[in-house]
Amino acid sequence: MGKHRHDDHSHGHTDVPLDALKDKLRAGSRKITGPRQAILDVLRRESHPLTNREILQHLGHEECDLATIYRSMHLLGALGLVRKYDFGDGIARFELVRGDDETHHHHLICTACATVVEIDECFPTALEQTIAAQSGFSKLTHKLEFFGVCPKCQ
Amino acid sequence: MGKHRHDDHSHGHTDVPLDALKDKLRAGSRKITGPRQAILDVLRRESHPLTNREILQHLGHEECDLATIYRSMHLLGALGLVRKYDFGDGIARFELVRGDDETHHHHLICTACATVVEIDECFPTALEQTIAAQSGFSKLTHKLEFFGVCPKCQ
DNA sequence: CTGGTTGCAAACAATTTGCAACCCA
DNA sequence: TGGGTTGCAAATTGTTTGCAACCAG
Repeated sequence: MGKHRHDDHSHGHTDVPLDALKDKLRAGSRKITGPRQAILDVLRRESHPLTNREILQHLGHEECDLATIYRSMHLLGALGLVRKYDFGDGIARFELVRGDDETHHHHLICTACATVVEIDECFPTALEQTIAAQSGFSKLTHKLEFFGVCPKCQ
Repeated sequence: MGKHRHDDHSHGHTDVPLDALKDKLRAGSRKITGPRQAILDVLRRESHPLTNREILQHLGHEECDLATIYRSMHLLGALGLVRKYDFGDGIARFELVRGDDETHHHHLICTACATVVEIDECFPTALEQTIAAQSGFSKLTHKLEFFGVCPKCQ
């Protein structure tokens, strides 16, 4: 609806998601709707995890309903287009999965001003395998976030 | 109230908390009340993080109100007697801090049956310092939990 | 046309809070 | 006695869901 959108096929750089969306959605006989594209657009512009409410604010209440955002995030998450994060405040945050697959990374959040910094240091997968071996568990995953006080807030 | 309680001073083993509680509470001019001791007792018996609601069930609704448990957990957490965990389901869980200080550990949760296994493998503190150095952040902390499918559920 | 989607409002669930009665120190 | 505490109920807030109107394919 009344909002500019990347209908051009001139993919700037890491903008795979739009097409990935179409493919994956089609695979599940789901539809490519306005709200879904709008949400992806918001996520594509932001580099840090967003709250559902934040996504709503970026869109404007007229463009999409909060319930729709919740439902969309479930879907996008299941399709692997979006990843859910937990910053310890009990509010779900979502970030676009840029690379095709394992763009696995973590965040460093300032406990004072909530600034978020991306952490490239990936958690030692070796250790994860050790744990798997010792416990007998399979399909190991982990959630890891760092907290601290950023330079400005110290 | 009509419920047995450890009024005896025969500390079995790792039962520092009871005294630690008294000391720390006194330090803040707080009171050692029945509900607080009862909650600590429950936590002392359990080896895994408990939900506030689970704590309530262990106590019985007559012994302590849910709101009191929430308030107590805030207090106990601030005093460092209890540690809060996040298993990804948006429900806070609390575990007694056994050792005096850094009993820092993590958990491995089965995504099928919710079984919890304690993980001794502590996260490399060295890496945390590297992150601190690179980011300029101070007072680094981290939250880390593992997920997988336990042997029985595979 | 038609089944997946959306908006809106009601339903839920975890957590918080106001306030009068209550109790540890 | 008195200020910290508790119980109870109401209020908040994040998230889910029922349902009729809608729209992409």
